[in-house]
Amino acid sequence: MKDLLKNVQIKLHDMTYVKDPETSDLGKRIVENSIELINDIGFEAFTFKKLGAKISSNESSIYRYFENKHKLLLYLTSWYWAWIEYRIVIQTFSIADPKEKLEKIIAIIAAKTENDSDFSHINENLLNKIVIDEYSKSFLTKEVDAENKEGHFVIYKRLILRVKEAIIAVNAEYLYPSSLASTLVEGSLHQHFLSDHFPSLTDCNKNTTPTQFYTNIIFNTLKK
Amino acid sequence: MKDLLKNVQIKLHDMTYVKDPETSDLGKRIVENSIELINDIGFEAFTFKKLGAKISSNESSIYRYFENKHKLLLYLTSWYWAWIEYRIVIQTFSIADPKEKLEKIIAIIAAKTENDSDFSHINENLLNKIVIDEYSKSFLTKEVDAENKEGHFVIYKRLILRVKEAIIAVNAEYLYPSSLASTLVEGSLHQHFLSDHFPSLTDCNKNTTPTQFYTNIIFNTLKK
Amino acid sequence: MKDLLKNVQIKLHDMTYVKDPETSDLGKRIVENSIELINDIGFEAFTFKKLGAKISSNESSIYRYFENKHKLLLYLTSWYWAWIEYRIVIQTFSIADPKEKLEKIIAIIAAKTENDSDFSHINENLLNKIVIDEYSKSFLTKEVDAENKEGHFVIYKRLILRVKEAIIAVNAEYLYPSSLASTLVEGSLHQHFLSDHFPSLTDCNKNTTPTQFYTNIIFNTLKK
Amino acid sequence: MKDLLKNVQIKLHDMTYVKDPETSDLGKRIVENSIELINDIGFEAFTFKKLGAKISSNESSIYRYFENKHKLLLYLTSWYWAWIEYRIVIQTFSIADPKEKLEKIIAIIAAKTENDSDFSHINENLLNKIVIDEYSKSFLTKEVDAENKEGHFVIYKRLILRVKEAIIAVNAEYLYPSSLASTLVEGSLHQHFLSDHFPSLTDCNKNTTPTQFYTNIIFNTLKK
DNA sequence: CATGAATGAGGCTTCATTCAT
DNA sequence: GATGAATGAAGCCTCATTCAT
Repeated sequence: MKDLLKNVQIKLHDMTYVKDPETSDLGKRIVENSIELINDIGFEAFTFKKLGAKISSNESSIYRYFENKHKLLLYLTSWYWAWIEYRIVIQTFSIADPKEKLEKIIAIIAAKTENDSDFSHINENLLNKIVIDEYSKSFLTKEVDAENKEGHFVIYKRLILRVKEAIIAVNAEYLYPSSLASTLVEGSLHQHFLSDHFPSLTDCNKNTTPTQFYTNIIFNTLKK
Repeated sequence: MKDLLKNVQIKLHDMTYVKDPETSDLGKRIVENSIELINDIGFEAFTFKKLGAKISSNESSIYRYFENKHKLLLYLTSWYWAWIEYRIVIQTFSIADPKEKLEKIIAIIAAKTENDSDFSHINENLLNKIVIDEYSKSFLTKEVDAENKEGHFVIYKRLILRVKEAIIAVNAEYLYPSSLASTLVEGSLHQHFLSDHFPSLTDCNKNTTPTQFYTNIIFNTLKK
Repeated sequence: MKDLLKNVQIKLHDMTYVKDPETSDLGKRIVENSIELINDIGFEAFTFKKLGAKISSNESSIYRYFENKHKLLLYLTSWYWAWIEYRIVIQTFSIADPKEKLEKIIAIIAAKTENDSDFSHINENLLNKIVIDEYSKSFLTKEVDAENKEGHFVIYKRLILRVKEAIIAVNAEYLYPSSLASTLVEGSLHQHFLSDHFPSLTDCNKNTTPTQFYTNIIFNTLKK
Repeated sequence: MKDLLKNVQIKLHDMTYVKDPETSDLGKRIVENSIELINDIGFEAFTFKKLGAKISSNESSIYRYFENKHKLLLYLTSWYWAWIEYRIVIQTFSIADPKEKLEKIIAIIAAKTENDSDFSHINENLLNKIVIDEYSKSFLTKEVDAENKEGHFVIYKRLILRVKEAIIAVNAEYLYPSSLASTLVEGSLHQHFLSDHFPSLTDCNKNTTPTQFYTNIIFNTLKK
């Protein structure tokens, strides 16, 4: 399983980092602690100076790894989506039935994340919180088209493409497979956010999960 | 119709501004030009100093109206949602059939905004773009719970509640009316964003609208 | 006694105010509330804007009465010293014995202030605290010589002169009557401050008063 | 003597600076020039921006050394008191007679400061003027108790404790040794200020020194 | 390679004040 | 006479970044 992990990491687009943080101890500490710090104080208040203080290193050292905090966010979120994709691949590999396969995919995407012991220095649970709270900010910028061209969103797009294909496998005549796929991925994050901060705007809570909601919506929609 | 407009404005929560921008010429210029400027340079790069320059006024004058740029964004987006709500109320008032009513609501929420001549100094089209590009940032902050308590999201929440009720009117047994309502509102913005920047992740384009996608999804889901 | 009070107020140097605050209701509210506000937040954080908010009036109205916050402080502290002087005059007028007279003067200057019902809108107790915490700032400025020339310290200087004369009346040969007088006045404030914030630097506390300390020091020094 | 100097500096409480100004050339220039600038324009008008201009450096560089101008004042005045304490220790070390020792201490504290060639980049004479004009402002703030807890006044308090002990050594039965000690230290500064700006309120001038005044007052008071 | 020092630019905010009503 | 609106200047501070070691 360790080997598969390596593959996931390798797929992170080279452009998001200056120097691969996986290649050094400092790099791993940067990644590990940035996840904690962004969770604690939010991405707006997060700075390389504060991260430097947290890892008792100078801010300038972090620039060796990431151009700026936005690229670091891109790295972290790409890691997250790569990890989701990796789990989808592993866990649906042997499922032949398209419906069952899509069900599994929905579950992986919409579920609350639990930690994965495979990746020691990444706290997936915290990372999931970051993705919920901050992912939108990674693309809601004036630079989104340029960054997209540079390939910073390839993993995310590939994931949605994969979901789209699973949708088509269930119902090839459905007219909006891409939109349904992107709705699932982005919408799941949003439902999680709402259940944390605006409970009156969602039905998701302790007893009802986003997985149930999206399973219901998607299979009703795909019903022939 | 002018009178109805006044009501809409009155509903903006007092807490979003220090001084009501509708009560003075400077205030209206601040609102009008902030919409243009945020569109041009994005919310991150937007500052009161730049806005001051644009309206040939000092940034300190803007502080008379809004505490900070975040509160201004809250004001603009609340205005937008109040305007959407107002149009829903007006345009569905006389519709008796629940299905037809929900259809109309979906259309208003998911459609690309066109300018409304009723509100002279607000460019609704540009404002819609801002909401697409920046609305998430208004709540994806560490202060969201405090601001929610202070009532900065009441209009948005009331709108979603209204959609939820329209959903229930169509199918009272449906299990996730709140989640479906919030999915429609937030998801529409997202589909618009995708069609502008990530066309491969959506089916919405010149020929297919978010309205069609959501009408399809929602009525399939609510089918008994 | 009311008449004597009027005299005290009249003696406040015209230069400290633009318009005499005693001549209007707003003026009295300015004085009354500035004492409270300076006590609450300190002179540095005190601004006319905040005072305006406190008395639900516009900051610009306050400028009708006082040029700036420094002049207001000068007014308040001058009022305090005039009030101290007034009490010395009243309470020592009929004392013939120089020693007894000086004792009384020391007691009035060094004692903790209690409220004086004669002056309705001035809280002498709070004003005393302001004098302890802020009086130094009224003269420790680059403008002290100019303001002194303009007469802003006449009352304070006259008070110390009066103390000096009482000292000379006890021992005409004493070499440093002015320094001893100014030591008493300034030093008393300092001992009060120390007992509030640096108890290890003073012997003044619940059981021992600055009055005792200065009575001891002064009469030992004046002993022939 | 150079070695003893080092000890003095070491005693400056770490909390007053972010980075020890003694450890770099820029740090020393900050200290040296801040003394000049505060003297020239006063502490109120003094800003890091102006200091930056004076040393042809950016204000942001100064923030590397001191959190804010208040902490810098605390540093400068602590340095002053540490230097006074150091001189007291050195100059009274070999004095056995308590009276003679106290006399020496009074002289060191009350005398007009002359430059000390031991500390090249500190102009003790100017620093003494700053202490006279600005020291009160370092503790007459709303933050005094918090800063006291953090240890920003330890040197000052230790100095007064030392004076107190010298007083007790002369007369162990005297009731107010702490108050007398703090009166000497604070009062000396005040008498210097008066002789500069309010000559009518002091007897100190070209012919009479604060040293004489305090020697007289203290030994009269301690006489058994 | 990692780090500490230094910096310029600019953000956000408030102040004290004037002007017009 | 009292007030509300508007403003310019400046304060304080932090960010992101480069340079030298």
